[in-house]
Amino acid sequence: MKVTIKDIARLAEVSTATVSKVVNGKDEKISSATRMRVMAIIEESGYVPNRIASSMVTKKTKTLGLIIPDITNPFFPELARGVEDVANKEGYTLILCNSDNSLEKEDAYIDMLQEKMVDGIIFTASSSRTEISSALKRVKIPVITVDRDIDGLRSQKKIVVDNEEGAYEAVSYMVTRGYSKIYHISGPMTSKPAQQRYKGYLNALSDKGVSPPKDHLLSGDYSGEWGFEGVKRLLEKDVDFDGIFCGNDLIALGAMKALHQKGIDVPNKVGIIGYDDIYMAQMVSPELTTVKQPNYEMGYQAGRVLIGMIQGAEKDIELENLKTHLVIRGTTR
Amino acid sequence: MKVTIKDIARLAEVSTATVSKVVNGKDEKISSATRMRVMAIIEESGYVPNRIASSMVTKKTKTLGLIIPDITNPFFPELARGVEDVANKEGYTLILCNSDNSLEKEDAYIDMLQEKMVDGIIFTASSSRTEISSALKRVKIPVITVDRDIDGLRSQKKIVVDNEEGAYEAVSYMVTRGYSKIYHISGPMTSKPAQQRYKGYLNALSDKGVSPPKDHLLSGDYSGEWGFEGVKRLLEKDVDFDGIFCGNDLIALGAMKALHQKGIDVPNKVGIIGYDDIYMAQMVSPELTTVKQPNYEMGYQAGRVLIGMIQGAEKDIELENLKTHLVIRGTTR
DNA sequence: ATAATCAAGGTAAACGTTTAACCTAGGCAG
DNA sequence: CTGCCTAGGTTAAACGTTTACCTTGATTAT
Repeated sequence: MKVTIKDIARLAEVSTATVSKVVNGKDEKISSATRMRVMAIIEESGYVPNRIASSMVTKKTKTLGLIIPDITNPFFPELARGVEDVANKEGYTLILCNSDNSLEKEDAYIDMLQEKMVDGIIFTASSSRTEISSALKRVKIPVITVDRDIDGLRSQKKIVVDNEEGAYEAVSYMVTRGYSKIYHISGPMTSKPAQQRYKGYLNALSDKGVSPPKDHLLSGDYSGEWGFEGVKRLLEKDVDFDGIFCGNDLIALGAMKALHQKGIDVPNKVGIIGYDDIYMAQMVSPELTTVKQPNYEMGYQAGRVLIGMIQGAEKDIELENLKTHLVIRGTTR
Repeated sequence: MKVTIKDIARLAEVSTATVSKVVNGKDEKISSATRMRVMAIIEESGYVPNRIASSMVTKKTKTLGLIIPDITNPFFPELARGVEDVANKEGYTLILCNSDNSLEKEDAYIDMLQEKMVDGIIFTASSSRTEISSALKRVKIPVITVDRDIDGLRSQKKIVVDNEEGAYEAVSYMVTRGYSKIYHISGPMTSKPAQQRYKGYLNALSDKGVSPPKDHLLSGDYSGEWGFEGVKRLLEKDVDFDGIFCGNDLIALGAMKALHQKGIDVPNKVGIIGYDDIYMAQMVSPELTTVKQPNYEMGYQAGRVLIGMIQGAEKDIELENLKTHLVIRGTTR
């Protein structure tokens, strides 16, 4: 049998109100004798407060929802970790949801999270989401979008980094290092970050006075397999190239593998730059030059701001501006 | 203002009981006219049932807890994904907890999950946990331990794979391929899997009639950095070796990197075998030969069995036996 | 001596559901 | 006409807390 606050109250010969106050530290008006007695009884009875019942009355669950496409994609564990860390620090708990880039799953999760009364949601929209759904419209709790924002969602804040700038910096650097026939193997062009990175790529090239090669854009998904495949296509068509700017690190790693298999020297024959700076970027050889996205930081900030919205209401917590930066390693000469 | 079941009842001119039955599909005794009317009103009012309130009375939250050391370690995202997939399929939701291999955090999470009334917990104990804590003793809900079991925890079931066998197979294979001076760069020896893998390593060697080199065991943590460092130590001491059996893939990848930097040919000069078969194992070149742990499957099964315990109670769902198997790729000749 | 204040704690409503038990009107068999 | 059954509901208690508002006896100020 579960022991409840009533049992404690009975055993300690006080009211449930008193026990509640002791448990929650609102014990200014409780004599220390009483407090000690209550605490002792709680201890020996193994009482565990039922937060569900508290939530009923306080209308706070101290729970956050995190919706991401797939925790298995190396971009997300760090993000998730960042969120979980603030959450935990602030006494919140995190519900993890993998949407698989499916709009239906996303919507189902959004409804589910609301039913479970989470206090707020952190949301990385699937790359296929172009507009706001009815589930999204039903949302009455704070939402933070991370990495990819959604047009027309009110009561949202966004955490984004400047994708265009990151790409610009990377591609500019490649050019200054003497690469000139630079292709872009990107993620799905339906996603905003992919569009922005592409734009940065184009601008860098044009500012440096080099024209992008014909058919320079190969668009696929954010996977290692796609990077491998992309390079294979280039090779099969006998394209003359000396640089690849990749949509993310996974793509870059796949590309490196394809190049390595053909015995093509990276970075001397072909330079590669990735995007994200996942853990594995340093574990390969040569180490991957990449645009560092502050993933952990993004998660952490998202969590911090969200909790701020939940609690402080009006204070309008400012988000520190998150910067991307180029990490120069071994895949560029 | 939130719309509640009472509002719906009032608008539809029925009792809350009726609405409840419609919402939960227990509507055998509801005329279809009434049902339609209720459903229409639910639809247009945007009513979202409050699962917290339901949980109060049903005493089920349809929520599972997952405690792992660190989602950032590539071993865990797949595991987590497996759990989340069954959970979702069965209408459960998943709370993610990162323990950082800290016993205190583990205990705190266990208490927290119980307070939030999760229906069950999936638990990968930190490598430093040697015995059952008082928090663990307080647990009254089903627990499944994954990968690392805990002695003396009742009401637990375990999902483990045979680490000894996996290691045995890997090392045997190395010997048959002509490697004979095989070192073992392992994870922390306090963890059971590390001990078991070491045992498998030793047995394989002895069964094949080759004696393990002096100081063959380098024990550290499960990180790429440690693999890198381990090989560096070997190299600095001028040890004569031609094979490394690594405690996991991260270690193996770190080791490969160190070898590559010194220009040592893998697999011809030195063979490497990892453990886990993380996604990255195929993304490096040469691709990593490794012992595949069915991570996703482990998570999936853990979830399945846990949900079975929660629901079916006595049926005693049998866990399919999970096998490890050697994936031969490019880091062995 | 009286009023005002204070410390310490009690009372009871409320949170939004579910569900066992009960009710009612109409139909039908005997 | 009586009794019983059934379809289609309704009633109200219960789940375990929190919290605004009381109460009480003692102390202090005037």
